[in-house]
Amino acid sequence: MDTALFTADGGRLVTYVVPLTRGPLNGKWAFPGGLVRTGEMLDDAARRELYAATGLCDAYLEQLFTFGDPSRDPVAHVVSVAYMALARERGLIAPPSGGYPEGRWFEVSALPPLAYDHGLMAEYALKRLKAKVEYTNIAYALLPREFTFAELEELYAAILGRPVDRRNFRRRIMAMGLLARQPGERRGAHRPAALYTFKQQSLQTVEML
Amino acid sequence: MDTALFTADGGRLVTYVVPLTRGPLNGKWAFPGGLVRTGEMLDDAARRELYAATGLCDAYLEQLFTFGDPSRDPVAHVVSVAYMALARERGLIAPPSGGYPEGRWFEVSALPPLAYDHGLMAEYALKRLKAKVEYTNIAYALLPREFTFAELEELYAAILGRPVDRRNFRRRIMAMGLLARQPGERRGAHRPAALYTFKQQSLQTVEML
DNA sequence: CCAAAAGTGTTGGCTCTACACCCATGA
DNA sequence: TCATGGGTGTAGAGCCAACACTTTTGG
Repeated sequence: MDTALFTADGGRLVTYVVPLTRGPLNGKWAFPGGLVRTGEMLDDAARRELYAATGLCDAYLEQLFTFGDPSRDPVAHVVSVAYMALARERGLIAPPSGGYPEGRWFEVSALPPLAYDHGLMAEYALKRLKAKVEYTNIAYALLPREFTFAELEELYAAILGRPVDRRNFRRRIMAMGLLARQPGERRGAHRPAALYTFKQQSLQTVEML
Repeated sequence: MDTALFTADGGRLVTYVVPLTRGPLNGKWAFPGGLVRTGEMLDDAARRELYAATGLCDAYLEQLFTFGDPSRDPVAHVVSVAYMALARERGLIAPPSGGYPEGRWFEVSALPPLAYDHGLMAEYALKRLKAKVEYTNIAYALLPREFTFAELEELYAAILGRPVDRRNFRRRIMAMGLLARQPGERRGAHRPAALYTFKQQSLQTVEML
């Protein structure tokens, strides 16, 4: 059970990895993970381990794929269920005591080599995220409650790995009807930007017939 | 490790289930499955169990989802990796000796209640199949090597659960460029039909930008 | 010649993409 | 007033859905 955690950070998509502290792969980066306990739901195990590794307790979680190549772990034949987790804030990461080492955020386009088959997991997670961002409101789990259109657009560009036309993007997102205008505006050095929020703070799929 | 096996049968989509022969769920229908051996790839285990249950050895296999609810099996906490398998021929099913009971094919729209969470698995598999049939050549694994356009169309209608416009369907499929005309024709009681085959006999994804 | 399935085009509406300028603000 | 990022509209192309008749064969 391993979890690829993502969040948005100033228009970049970043993922959280921790250094392994024992075994033959000591020192390599890997996604945080652990073992499922008997009688425990898989999702609960993922949530528990994510909390242990990061202190996060309300992240979005989704099962990705189960990796079972006997050679994936040099020590033993461990089958691993991979999860994708999405969090709102890059800060606030603090393992609540317990043996978890502190990890690091990397931009997904600049990931270091990962231990086991975690590189594959990262690819898989990104593929899933890319797909889902097109027809669901899944971005709600990556952004703070309130955000500007520009922030949303930057996030989409980072996830899709390509620039996005601002006007077409706005039209499409609006057509999906997922956003609600939020009172107030974000004021910076220039023209203030309107604030939006996702109407639903849980996964919602848009029918496209 | 459980496998939902499908095939096409005269324009219907059918799935194979076996009766459980022991335990508290004795007599209920379930997808064939078994345990992964230490040191075995998950896919290999699925292939092996599918062979043991049906005698099939060249089916298309794809991992679907991992079910880990501790209450899914009344006897013990068993985590199960669900697979979808697609086969070409409804006939030829014969467990090669070994304790496997004989199973039955059911049309997917008329499945009996299944044991464990296999009903969920069936739903999941169908969802995946529906999606993939739209942008891949995955139907190659369900049809005989040669088939008529009408057969392909019937299969699509069965998978999608809705009728399909013949002309639009032909246009779209042709546009994907997956088919090759096959010499000869299928002669029946009426006008003979041209034969086609999938150019690639392995999964191929069509880019749609 | 009749019944049954195979095969084939066109049109209108809709959607998508490409593209450039004005606006509001703070410094 | 200028620099910066926020916000907006339109036209042309391509795509998709809806729709019905002709062809070929066997009986």
